[in-house]
Amino acid sequence: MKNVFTQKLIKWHENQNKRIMPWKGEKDAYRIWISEIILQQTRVEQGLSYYENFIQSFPTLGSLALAEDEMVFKLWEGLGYYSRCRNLIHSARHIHYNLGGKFPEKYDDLLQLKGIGPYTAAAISSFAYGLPHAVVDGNVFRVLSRVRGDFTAIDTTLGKQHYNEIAHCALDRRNTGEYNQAIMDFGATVCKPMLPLCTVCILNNDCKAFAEGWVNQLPVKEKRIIRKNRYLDYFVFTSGKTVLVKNREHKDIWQNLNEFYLYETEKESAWNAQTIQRFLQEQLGVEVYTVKKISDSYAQQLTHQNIKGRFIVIDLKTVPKSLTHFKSMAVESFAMLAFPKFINMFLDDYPLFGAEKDLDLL
DNA sequence: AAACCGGGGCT
DNA sequence: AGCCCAGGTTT
Repeated sequence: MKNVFTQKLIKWHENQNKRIMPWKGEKDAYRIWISEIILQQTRVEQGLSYYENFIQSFPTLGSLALAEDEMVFKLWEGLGYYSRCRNLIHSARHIHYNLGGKFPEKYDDLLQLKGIGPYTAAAISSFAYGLPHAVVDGNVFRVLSRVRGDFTAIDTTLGKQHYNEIAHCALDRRNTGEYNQAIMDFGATVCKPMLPLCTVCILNNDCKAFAEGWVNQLPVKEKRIIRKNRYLDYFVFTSGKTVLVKNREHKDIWQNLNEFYLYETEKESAWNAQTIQRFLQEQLGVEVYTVKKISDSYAQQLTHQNIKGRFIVIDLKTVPKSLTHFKSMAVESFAMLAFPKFINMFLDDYPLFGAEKDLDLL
């Protein structure tokens, strides 16, 4: 007989949990994998449409393994944490070409795949194969720390190990997938971070934090985030109906997404006809050009960075040698590329190729 | 162990 | 403005 905590969670899941999600009860490891990667550090409501689009475009592991990188990134566009997408492509191809297309089943084998850590390995092995591994995500940390009145920090190596052991003890080994579903749904809908529903909680008589009034202090985190300011100005070089675009290959935010010519500075730049001319001549060797647009300042807040900058649209007669490493993208193919939100904010305001749309309106 | 990696929603 | 989200990788 399992403890009261586990019993009540399972019962709650059967009788009261009304959360419906397309991957619930799914047994196809590939689909579970896609859903779990999409949901890493991502709310269910935000990831839902991405999951639907992804499964529709790539119904099987093989179809994903054979897809072009850019198409996969386009489907991931706007979801953030783009290394997830890179790793997804890498692991799909690895399974397809090196593992005979057969998805690994054991926890340790799943852990070997890029992009799969302890949480995702536990999720796949329990949901798809019923193996006895407890998921420990943000929900589980919160539920366990509150019920136990446990002030062990959740963002330290020791703390993670601590809650992992507790989660494993609480696991219903006969029903691992359902138990894992139950505790995460419970954390997401009842034992919520901000305004938890303690008065109607089935565990409020078993909850140490509720009894002691500690609920809003738990779970404990030690680290806090520090944001740094970055000033990114983009020169959007056009030439007729083409745009100069390149892929962000270096290790930084938005790796593998596309961008224009980037000019990053320590402080906010003041651009005018004169500073633009000097920059284009001295840095890029551009003599003949037309300034089409100097945009307003755009801002975006990331978890660890504050981004700010402008977009300067320049039409060129010819492409100088300094820009030959850029791809000249035609109108038709431009929409196939994935851009960071910061750039899409500008493109939404100032469609570079909006002429077609304007014609439709006439 | 600490730093890094997005974007969105809630309070 | 601060916190959190079905975390993981790199340094």
